[in-house]
Amino acid sequence: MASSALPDLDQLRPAGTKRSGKRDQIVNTFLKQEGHLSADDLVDIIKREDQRISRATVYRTLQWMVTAGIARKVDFGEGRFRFEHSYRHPRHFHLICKTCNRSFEFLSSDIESLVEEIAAARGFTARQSVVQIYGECESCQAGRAPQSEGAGNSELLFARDAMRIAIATERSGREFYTRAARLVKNVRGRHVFEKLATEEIDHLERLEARYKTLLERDPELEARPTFLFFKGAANGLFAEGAELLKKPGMDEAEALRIGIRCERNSHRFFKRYGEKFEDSEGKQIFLEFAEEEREHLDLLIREYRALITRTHGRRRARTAKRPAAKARPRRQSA
Amino acid sequence: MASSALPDLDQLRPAGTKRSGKRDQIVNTFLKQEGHLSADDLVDIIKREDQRISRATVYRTLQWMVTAGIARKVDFGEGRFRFEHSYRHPRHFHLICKTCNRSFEFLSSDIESLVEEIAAARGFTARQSVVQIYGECESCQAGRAPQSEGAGNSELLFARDAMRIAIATERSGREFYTRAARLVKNVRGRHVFEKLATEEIDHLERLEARYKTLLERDPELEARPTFLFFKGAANGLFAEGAELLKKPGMDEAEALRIGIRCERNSHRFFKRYGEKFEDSEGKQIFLEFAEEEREHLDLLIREYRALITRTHGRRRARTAKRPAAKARPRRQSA
DNA sequence: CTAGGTGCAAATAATTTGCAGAGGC
DNA sequence: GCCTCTGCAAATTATTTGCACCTAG
Repeated sequence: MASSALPDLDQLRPAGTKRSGKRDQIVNTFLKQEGHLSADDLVDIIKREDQRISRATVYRTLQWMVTAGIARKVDFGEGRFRFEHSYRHPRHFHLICKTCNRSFEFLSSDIESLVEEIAAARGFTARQSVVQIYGECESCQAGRAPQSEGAGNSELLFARDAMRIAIATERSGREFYTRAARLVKNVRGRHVFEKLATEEIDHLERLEARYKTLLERDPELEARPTFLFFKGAANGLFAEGAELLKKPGMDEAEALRIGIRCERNSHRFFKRYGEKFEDSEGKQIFLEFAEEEREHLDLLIREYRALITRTHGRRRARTAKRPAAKARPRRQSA
Repeated sequence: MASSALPDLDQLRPAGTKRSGKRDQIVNTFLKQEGHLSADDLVDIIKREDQRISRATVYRTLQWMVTAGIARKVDFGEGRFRFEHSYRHPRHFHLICKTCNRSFEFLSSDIESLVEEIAAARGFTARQSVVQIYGECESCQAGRAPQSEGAGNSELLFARDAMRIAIATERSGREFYTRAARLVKNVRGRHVFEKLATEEIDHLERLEARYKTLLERDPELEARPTFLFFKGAANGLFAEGAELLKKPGMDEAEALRIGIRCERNSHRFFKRYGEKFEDSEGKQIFLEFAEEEREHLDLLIREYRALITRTHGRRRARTAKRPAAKARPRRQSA
């Protein structure tokens, strides 16, 4: 399993802290490990390499790594802490097997949004959230020996899943705009949709190329289990919109409204996950796309406004069949 | 704030364990407290009552309570455990304020289902899950003094919210069946829907009566913040179905299919939350309703089958416009 | 030369345990 | 009388700290 490239310690080193061979050694040894080590695990490993490094130093270095952003302290309720890489490792949640004591990582965009909503509903400012599922893993249930894979390299898995969702989204975006262009009669509107379709196709190509290079980094990458769960996006964020376009009685205004909703979601997706990437190339692609999707969004909104003024003077387009595009996720009130 | 009635210790006492005044005292004192106590908090409180009870006994009793099912050990990542009532307290998640160190409880059916899906997708048998949102609570942000309410009595809040969702569900069920009855031309079909409408109305009355008695137990109950978050059910589990009935071209078969889907969800809702109630009365009502919804479900399925045989011999009804009623939540595959 | 960094041993903090005596059934 | 409960003190476990010494910048 390809392990992440080592970070440049000089760059990460917090201000006012000095280089030290011992510390470097501890950090590098830590980064070479996989999974979630307890302080003691690390001490054992270090002691094997160099008898003369003391327990206290390992503890101090672990603390240093946390403040340097190289490691994260995680608590699996064992009465002691464990540490995981955070360099090139997005924040994630855990499945914890009580039988073999291994832990598996995942991310769920759906859970994250629910958490945000709940915090907001309670007037709470969430700074961090922990989701842990305790139980028994697949291989323990089958009585099999724990497969090598403990925590794996979630940087790659994250990139893979984010990329897949992005590809599905661009694919459905292409579908949506192509269909919308076919639907719209007036020239101006058609051109707008055609232009957007072209851009989505361009995005798509870049994403697919990038996905391919990703696969080269791990031959089994495609086969590994899902890391990033994101229900809505399995078929792409525009899938629902493209479906809606098939409805009878669809007109340009409605298509624009749907497009606006989809672009808004898509922009959010690229932005949110772009920020999670610690890989600079993936991050850059995502954030770039986020920006472009925002431009699409602005374009659609401008077009929508223009359309309304054009066809109905200052009045609302048709009888608003669906809530205006601004609709945000409803909060429970019952 | 009304504190739960004390449990009957004799009943809960694990086999082969003896009565002891000290233990009873510790248990009772623990149950009189609110919120999440650390072992040390409890020792302090106990010591104030009786100097001669030792720390070890408190620890031992705490352990005893956990195995007896009276208390739950929770870990807020402070490097020590806290304990909360579990008697008449459904399992829940936590919002934890890092400023005032208070914690607030909530439950999210939506998160629970996502967690189940994710565990299933990874072949993991989930036994328990922990969701903790760390951040700053409303009053700390406002710089106000922490309001009295720390953890509150979530038994009542849970009952209130479950009851509200159930009421909304029955209300939307009444709407759905009334509308369906109006829609269907043939006598047999109409009678089925009318019968179901009547039963939902009956449920509704019982739930509303029960809700009223609940409110008497705490004058401010209605004003307290949401405890149980459950997006889909804000308007009742049949709301979407009732809406669908308005669509043109709706026929009996389609109405039955929608009804089947809604009843299935409703059955699940009553069953799942019925099981979470530790209050025997609420539990009974919910489980009873779960059973009745299951009967409705069976009735609808029988009717659907009969309808198909009646109209098309052994062939499928119409061109299946939506996935057959059996559709379960889709799992991400992208 | 001076602010970190390091080792060692001692301190802390939460929790558990061994053991002898007390008490419920 | 037996088996559990209890107190006390000592042990354990994870982690931190004080202090004297060492080393990079």
